[in-house]
Amino acid sequence: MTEPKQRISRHDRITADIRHRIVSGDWPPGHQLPVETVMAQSHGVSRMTMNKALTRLAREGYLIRRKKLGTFVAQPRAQSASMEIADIEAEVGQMGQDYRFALLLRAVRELDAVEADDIGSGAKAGQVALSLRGLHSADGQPFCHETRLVNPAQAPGVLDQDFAATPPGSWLLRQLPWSEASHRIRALNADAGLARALALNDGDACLEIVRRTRTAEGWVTWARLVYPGDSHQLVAAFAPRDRSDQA
Amino acid sequence: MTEPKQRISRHDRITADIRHRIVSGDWPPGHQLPVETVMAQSHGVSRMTMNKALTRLAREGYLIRRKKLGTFVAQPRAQSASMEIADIEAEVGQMGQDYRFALLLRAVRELDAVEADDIGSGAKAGQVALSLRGLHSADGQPFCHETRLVNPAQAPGVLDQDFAATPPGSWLLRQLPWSEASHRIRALNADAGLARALALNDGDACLEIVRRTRTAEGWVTWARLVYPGDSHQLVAAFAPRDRSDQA
DNA sequence: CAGTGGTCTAGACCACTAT
DNA sequence: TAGTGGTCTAGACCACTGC
Repeated sequence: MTEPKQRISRHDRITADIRHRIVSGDWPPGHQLPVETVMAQSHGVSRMTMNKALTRLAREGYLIRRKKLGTFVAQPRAQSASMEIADIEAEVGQMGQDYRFALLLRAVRELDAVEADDIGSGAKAGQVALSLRGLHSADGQPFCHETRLVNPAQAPGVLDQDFAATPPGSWLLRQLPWSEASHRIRALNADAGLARALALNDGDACLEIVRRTRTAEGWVTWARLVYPGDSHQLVAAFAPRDRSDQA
Repeated sequence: MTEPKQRISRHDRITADIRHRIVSGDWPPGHQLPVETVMAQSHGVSRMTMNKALTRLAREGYLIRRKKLGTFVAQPRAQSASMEIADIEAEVGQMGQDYRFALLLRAVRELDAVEADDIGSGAKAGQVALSLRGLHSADGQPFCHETRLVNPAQAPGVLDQDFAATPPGSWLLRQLPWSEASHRIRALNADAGLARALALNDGDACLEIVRRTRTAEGWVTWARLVYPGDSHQLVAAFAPRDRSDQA
């Protein structure tokens, strides 16, 4: 193929160059880089352009920059991974399977103390919440059992929403402004109820994900998602620390 | 306290301002921002400084910038999380518990086809590898059962290393240059061997993490870590897409 | 004190793309 | 074609920090 155009910027090129030298082991941890001005000259760019590359690599964790001392290759950190915990509907669709959601329970009730404590982020016992329970299925097979609590104060319109077929997770994802979430992942043995819901045998291993979503104003939703352990797995890749590579 | 100095840069200040307007819902998804030049003026900075803030927010995922169209608040994406899968020794130490590692098996042997296939990254059947098996314990209780394969070609000195008490994960983390890893997480029922190793009952749910580590040169190590499901959990926070907030 | 990174500017040209 | 973001520069001053 004929080389089209050089559509990558100089600082991108330089960033990739340096990153490659680091991950290839050419520049081991602790290696000191030349000063900015020198590197700028040797790459034939202005100092600002070189600074852009170096600043970015420092932000990504590859470099440590200290005034007066210089720029060094960082020590590899503990294993870090980023994980996309996708919307379940999208997840099933991605596998090319037929997705369905069935609502098992819907109630508007007050939180008890245990729930409020687990939710955190300002949730209080006695606070009114929407309580949902439902089953996600893929090609007719149970795929995920969901237990969810939603804070109506943070999700306007949620009480009017019919979740008979629309999974609340998908709806909330569309409605919510930017929010924060934390996840807790563990394994558990299916109890009788769970086994029945997921068409498993008593005691079969399941993967449980508890997700707490909040905004600056308080808690939005608490969700417990339980997957059959043998049919589901999370995949995490090594930290792509920002989204620049996906351009 | 007396306001010391304004030690935060203008672009940091502007970045935080805009990010706050987004996460607070003040600027909802889809909201269009003024053009760069106007925002620069209204914030009293040069266009480059404003550009630095906007570019960063775009890289972090908060903004979508399209030529000719303008800059918009992004739609919240699928739940994304970053997870620190720490070194087990550090993990146990962090809980204030006493850590110990016991080597159960050590062998230098050839990979079979199934193993090579699972490892990927250029691993081939018949290739010589170091095979290890060991048990991590916290305060005398089994904490994690580890099965590991190491590529001696990628880990110089690994064959001379005595792993009787030093966990191979910790050693490798110190020895390796920058590397990539992928993780697979699932739940499984303990079989007889696993139950014995972890002091569990047959069928108890366990959390399995399979980690493949590689460099540009090829595979480095393959590790299967199995935790008792009720005693261990992974915690993931909402994606801090880069390290800028940790400054 | 001196060396290094951190920041900022004013102006310029380019690339992309909706119209 | 016109408007927008993307990039780049040369030079400048500042802040921090080890000597």
